[in-house]
Amino acid sequence: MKPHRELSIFRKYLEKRGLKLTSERQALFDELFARHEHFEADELLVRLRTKHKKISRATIYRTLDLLVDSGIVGRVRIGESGYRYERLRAGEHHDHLICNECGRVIEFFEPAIESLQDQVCEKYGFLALSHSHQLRGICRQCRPRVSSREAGRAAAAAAVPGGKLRILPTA
Amino acid sequence: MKPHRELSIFRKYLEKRGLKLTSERQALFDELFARHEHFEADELLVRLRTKHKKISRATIYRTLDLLVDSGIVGRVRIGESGYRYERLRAGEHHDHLICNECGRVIEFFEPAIESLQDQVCEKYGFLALSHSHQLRGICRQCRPRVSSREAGRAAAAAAVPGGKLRILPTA
DNA sequence: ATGCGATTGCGACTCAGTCTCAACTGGCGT
DNA sequence: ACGCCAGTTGAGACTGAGTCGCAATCGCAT
Repeated sequence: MKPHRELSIFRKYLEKRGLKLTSERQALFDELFARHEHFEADELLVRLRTKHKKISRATIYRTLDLLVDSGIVGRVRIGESGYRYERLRAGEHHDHLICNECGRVIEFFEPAIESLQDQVCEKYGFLALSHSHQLRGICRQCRPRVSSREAGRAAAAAAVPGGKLRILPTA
Repeated sequence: MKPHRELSIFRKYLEKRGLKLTSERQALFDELFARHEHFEADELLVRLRTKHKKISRATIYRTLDLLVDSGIVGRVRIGESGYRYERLRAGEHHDHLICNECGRVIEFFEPAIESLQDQVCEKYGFLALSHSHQLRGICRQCRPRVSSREAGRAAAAAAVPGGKLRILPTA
């Protein structure tokens, strides 16, 4: 495991405000950086519960808050319910393509869109602090399956009934 | 109150699937088209409770689902919790600028962004069914007040504890 | 090693939204 | 005009995600 630039950022962040790097925070951090790009709070909870030690749901959320606040992790509303989290590589930014069928999340970055956004803000005198941009639909892998199953609009209606959406295994 | 093109769309939608236009559905529809552009489920509940008749929360949500499904109303995740709904003028589409200070929601439409989105989808073989695009920050009216209060990053950190996202209107 | 503020787990709690089910009703068929 | 019955309703229980309060515990500067 390499030195983790992020870990030192986190350390610094904690130090700066007199917080402590507890074993729970460490464990969560490690788990998170072990591999997962996108994940949900309860996913982490389960993973840590089996692997490491008992850790409470509250602690997961509290720690995640710290990570978000320190800028290492991003909190996003994807899907029908709750938040999803994702690691943020410093300076990088991206938006999301989300498959209604398999839940896959594809990241994309389009500089031209970003700059158009800036123009929009300017036009309205709006100071943007953050943004989120998601397209929902059917990914390349699912398209054949879906289109053979039913025609366009039925699929659309079924996919986002407004209620149910499955929770997905983080790709 | 004019003929409401939307009402006939709704009627047709119900008819087509053997559903009924009950007095509750009517009342909700009327309330919604009386004036409100953006609203939350519980807002509607309260308004209908005082004004019209008793109507249950479940019915509000059920009816809203129908309206969303029929394409008349859009469901959006704005803010930290729950959904917001908005009337959709046929054929029109817009995205949102949301003020973290006053909650104001500004709609915008930028064709160039839309077409860039399409390009992104093509690139990934993604079939987009809907999208959401929101910028969060400080609106023109709030900017003077905020900037005099505190400097940039503190405001940013506090204002956007997480990303915000929305779902979409089916169609 | 000590002390004390930060942190933890627990479980109770909230809030938005969903579900169940018995009672009710819209509107077609006659 | 009427009856019928699938569709609809309200009430309240329920769920799931996330938050909170608190007593016990832990990190870490000294």
